[in-house]
Amino acid sequence: MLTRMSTLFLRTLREDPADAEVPSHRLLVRAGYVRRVAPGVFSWLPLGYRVFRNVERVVREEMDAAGFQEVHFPALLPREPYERTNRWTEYGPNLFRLADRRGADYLLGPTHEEMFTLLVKDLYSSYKDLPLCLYQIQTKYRDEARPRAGILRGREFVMKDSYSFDTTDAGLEASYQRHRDAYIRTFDRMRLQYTIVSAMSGAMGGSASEEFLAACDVGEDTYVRCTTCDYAANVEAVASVAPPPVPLDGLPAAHVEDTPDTPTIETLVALSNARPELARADRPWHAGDTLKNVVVKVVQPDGSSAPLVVGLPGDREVDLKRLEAVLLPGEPVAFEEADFAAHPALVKGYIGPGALGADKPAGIRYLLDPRVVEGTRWITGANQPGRHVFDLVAGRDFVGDGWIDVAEVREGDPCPVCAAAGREGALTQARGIEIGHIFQLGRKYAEALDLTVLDEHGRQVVVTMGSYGIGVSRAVAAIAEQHHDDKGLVWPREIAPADVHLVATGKDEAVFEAAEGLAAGLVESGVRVMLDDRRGVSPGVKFNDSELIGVPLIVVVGKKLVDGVVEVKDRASGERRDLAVDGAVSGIAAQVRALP
RNA sequence: CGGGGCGUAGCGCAGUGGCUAGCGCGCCUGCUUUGGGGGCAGGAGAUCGGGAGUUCGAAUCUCCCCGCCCCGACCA
Repeated sequence: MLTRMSTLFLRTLREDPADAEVPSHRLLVRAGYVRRVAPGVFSWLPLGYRVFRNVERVVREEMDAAGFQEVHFPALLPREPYERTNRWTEYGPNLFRLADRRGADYLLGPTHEEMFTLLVKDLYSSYKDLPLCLYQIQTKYRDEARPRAGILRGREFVMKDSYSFDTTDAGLEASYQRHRDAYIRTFDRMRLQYTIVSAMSGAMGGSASEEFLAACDVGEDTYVRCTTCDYAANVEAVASVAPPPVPLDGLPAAHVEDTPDTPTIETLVALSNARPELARADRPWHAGDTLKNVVVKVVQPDGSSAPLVVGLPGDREVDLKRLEAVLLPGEPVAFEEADFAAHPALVKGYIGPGALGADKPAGIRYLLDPRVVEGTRWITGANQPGRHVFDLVAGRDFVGDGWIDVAEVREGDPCPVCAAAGREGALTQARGIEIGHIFQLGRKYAEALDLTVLDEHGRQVVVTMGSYGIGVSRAVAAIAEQHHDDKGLVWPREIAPADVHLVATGKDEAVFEAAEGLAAGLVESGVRVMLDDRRGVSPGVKFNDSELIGVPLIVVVGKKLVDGVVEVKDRASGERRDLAVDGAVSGIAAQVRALP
């Protein structure tokens, strides 16, 4: 394959585009790979489309190698299947909707679970047909409230989505594992550095869902890793470690105190330490000694709502994402003045365990952070304005209706796996881009769409499913994020738009003839060549373009040609060497094959 | 949806009441230069986001609208 820069549809930009913030967006636009069309909607130019198809090819090859079968659904879908799963409604404003000339409703597919499930239901009805894994590489549409970071989060994007169909839990586990292995091979070939994190808390069952997060500071996901073991999880899925319970004997009795002018945790702690009769003997009070009771209103899909109070140490905030994940399908909304008026038992700013719990007159559900174990003593609200209760002991003076693990996760928090094993391991936080997600859907979905097969005893059994996704267009951006320097992109070979960027410099006709000859020889031996055969373009421009575009090997045919040599530079390492023109083809071809 | 910022040539920007709207890059023509975005000369390219208003006069002031970017909310 030979690409001539003299005719290539390309215009590199000398300056950064004003609307691009993150490196991948900036460089992909500057190097002439993509152009923005609308918010979150991009066109792929020749170089960019080549890179895109390389990523797509790697995905397809690994899916095929794993034995999965490719299908292709339309992006334009009728309303009916999505009505059957209630997603026409549930998807809300994120769904691109349209109507045909008769007024019939259509949508642009945001994901295709319905279509896959119904297709299998349509054609298969025996356990003998399973297991089955189908996949497609499809353009997806989601009307994101805020697309961002170029092609990292678009409204139109390309995704590989697969679905597995099994009759047994063990079968699902095996299908899941096959996908996991295929994903590892896929992302390794793309030279992405990533972490596989648990996307569900341990309580909900271990490996049922994992995300592949490419390490990247501008990524949208926050995850934790243990410094001593291999535990890794999305922050939404981290299980907090409860401290050991404290014996109740000898703990001071609870006492209610006037605490005027203490609207915040800080002022409350300051007052508690300032007044001698309230101070602790062993150490000063900390914010973490206060029990903060956060009230939210939980709205259920049927429209009903009820207050929920979460009790947690005062030095931590409730992590909204974690809370939402736990409350699904309910949705937490802010508790407003009108809500307080409707629940007089809740004294704003002074809510305490004394008024809380399903068994109390007010009947308000009260859930506790795992750190509020038996024997811990707290300063907390006394359910009267201007008063707090001190030395209120969990398990002695109050209990919750249960536990809820929704406090923010912090750098340095203990690792749950290490804690369970009696080791000391701490969590560190990092940001990542979600490039893949594997998920054991189970039977819930098949039940909703009535996907059953007959088993060997002739009984109807509900199929169990897995769903698996790779963001193909997003992977292009993720690779760009991880493979660039201050001069431009630095593609891994398999992803790069060419293997060799052959630059002819100067105005000596012999240089161009030699470059043409070299290019022809390389193409002959199977090397993909991009030849900068532009006349009258200064060497500086050509060098800068070659570095910006990021092809892994740069070969310069120029002033050294009179000595019979050309220069070969590794884009990633910057290493360069001179090579005799005679035999340069085989030398370069060998170096190309040795590239990562 | 809340907060912030920005809309002037293909791109990056200057111009805050004055007559013909400017600079750099890019583009076209000619000459020159050829190992790090070179030089000289000439040229094309703009409904100054849109509308309404104030004024002798509006890119500039006022009002309304639209769009884009960033942060947050949201995100199978």
